[in-house]
Amino acid sequence: MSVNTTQLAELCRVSLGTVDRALRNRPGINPETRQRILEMAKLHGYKPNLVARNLKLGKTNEIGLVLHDLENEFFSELTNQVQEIAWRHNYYVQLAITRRDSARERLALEHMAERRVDGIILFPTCSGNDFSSFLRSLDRPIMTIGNKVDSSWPFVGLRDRSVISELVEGIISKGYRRLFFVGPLANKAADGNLYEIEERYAGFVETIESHHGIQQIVLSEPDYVEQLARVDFSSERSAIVCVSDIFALEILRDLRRRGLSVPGDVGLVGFDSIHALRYIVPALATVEYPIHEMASIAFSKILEKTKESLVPFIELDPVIHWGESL
Amino acid sequence: MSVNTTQLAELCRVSLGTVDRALRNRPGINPETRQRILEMAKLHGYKPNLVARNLKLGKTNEIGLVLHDLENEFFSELTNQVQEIAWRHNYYVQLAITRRDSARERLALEHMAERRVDGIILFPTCSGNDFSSFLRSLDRPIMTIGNKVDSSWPFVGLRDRSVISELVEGIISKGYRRLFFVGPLANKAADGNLYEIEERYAGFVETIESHHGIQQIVLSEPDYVEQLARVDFSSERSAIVCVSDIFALEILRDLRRRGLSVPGDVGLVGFDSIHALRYIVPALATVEYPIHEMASIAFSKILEKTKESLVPFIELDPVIHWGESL
DNA sequence: CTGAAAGCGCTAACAA
DNA sequence: TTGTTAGCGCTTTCAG
Repeated sequence: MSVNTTQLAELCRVSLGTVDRALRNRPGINPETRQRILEMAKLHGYKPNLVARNLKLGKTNEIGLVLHDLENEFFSELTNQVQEIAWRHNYYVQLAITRRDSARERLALEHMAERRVDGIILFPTCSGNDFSSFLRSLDRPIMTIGNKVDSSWPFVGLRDRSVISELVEGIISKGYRRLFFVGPLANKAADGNLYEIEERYAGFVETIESHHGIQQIVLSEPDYVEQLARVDFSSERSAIVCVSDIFALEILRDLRRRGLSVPGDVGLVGFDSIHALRYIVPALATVEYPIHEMASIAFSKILEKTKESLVPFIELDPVIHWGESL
Repeated sequence: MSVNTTQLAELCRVSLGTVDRALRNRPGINPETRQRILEMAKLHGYKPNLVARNLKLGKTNEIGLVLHDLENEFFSELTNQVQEIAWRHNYYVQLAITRRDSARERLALEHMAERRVDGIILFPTCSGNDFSSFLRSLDRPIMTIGNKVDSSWPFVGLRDRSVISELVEGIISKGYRRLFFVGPLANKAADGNLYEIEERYAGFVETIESHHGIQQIVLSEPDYVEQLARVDFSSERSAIVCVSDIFALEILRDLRRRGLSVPGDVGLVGFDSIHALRYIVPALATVEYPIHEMASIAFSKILEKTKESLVPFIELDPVIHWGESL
């Protein structure tokens, strides 16, 4: 039903070159010929075949976005932003979800490379030298976000340590004396990438240790809710620091079941500032990820192909919302 | 850095055809030659150029997914599912977000067609004959989901009327005498597609009118929260039916501010069963969209290219969660 | 201003 | 078993 350039050329009794000059309005063509060709094109519903064009030009105007999942609102918002920015620059998005599966991450990345996307934005689930050279083998501009891989890969993420430090200082200054850290540090597979969480943990420990008499307890297993259920919060003024709002909400729900009040009996803080918090009482303290900025930096660095020059390494400062849960 | 088939052929001192037989292990090649070529390929990091392959084969193994946004958890979950199913079938996903902008929807769809995706899953924001023939002009298998366009397009959605009817029956049987309907019916642009909401509204009206003495009030404007703020709920036993959980949560928040209790002072029900409801008290009554089923039907119908044969038209039955808010 | 021809990288039919 | 060749649809250089 739809025609291609060759057929158009025949229909108009001109050569391929002329058709091309008309369609992509290049100079060097009689305005009337152009007009005629354009009308014929519209009449026959000509649609350029971008696969052919991309092959010819060695450029696809597509970027690959590879991330853990879309269930976490952080990622869906990120995808939204990347897609939005790409759209404005006439780029299109190939999406791949890894489910934190390292094999799948590699396959997805390989596919992106074979599809010759112009660049890749990657929230990595893998790390290590092997992975880093695997990335190099893809031979494409790659921007890592959130979790750092290497100093050899451009990166944009959060200034995690410092924000956690600020948070912990604030918590301590409110009189809390026992701090829990909730985050899946224990999930670490051989080459798993837990950069963000580790940074946050490091910031947590550093800051607490710079004070005297503050107790720290780490809950890194998936059964953190059960573990907290066995804690007696009346003995010591306690606060729970979570690396994600979801953890905090799970905990809040359980505390409520146990009849404990937040912040009356225990303080609670999340991370990410997901939309759902709007509907939660008490307003949860949290840290707002500058997602839009992150997406836009990631995208623009890829366009600039900063690959070869100085490897950019950007840390953004998130905003703390103190809410009413501390 | 990376080689192509031609270079591989030179490196191995064989012909292009032989290289191809080795790489795609087609028969008719000496096992040793194949071995040698494969080693060479690995050594030089050969990566097939899928753009070229796709051009040659006239098939991309990609599907386009075009939807409103990713902020609404319903859509991000849908994207997740589509991506997951596609992955299992060795298909890849091109994502486009329309922000309910009809021009953008058309551009996105046009791009998908030019990119020669093998099929498109569309949650449409447009409707009407014009749009329907526009879709036809794309000359590609298209599956519409959620909002119906036409009987000429395969569709999978909800049995909206019947589920709302069941819901309203339940509400009435609980003794409610005044029912509010909250949904953005008024957003309807010239060719806007509000199929789902209209269906729900129709079901709402039908069911109420089959009873005696039940009052119905429709709130179709964005200021529904303010409008509800002016309602005196003490005069009549009232319930609020929302077309989306988000509306219900906004309302719940405001009711709480006003010191009203749910369901004590007023009943409330949402739609979609978003994850965030886990953390809301009281447990909101809602309707669970069978997203996985929807995604998998949409995908498989596209693969079967049911385009030409009988146009499938599938309505799924969602599950009602009665929660504690009614 | 227009046409002819080569080539992007891969596939597949046809020869040898 | 291997090689040659044409062609997918488009872009672009070089002639005319």
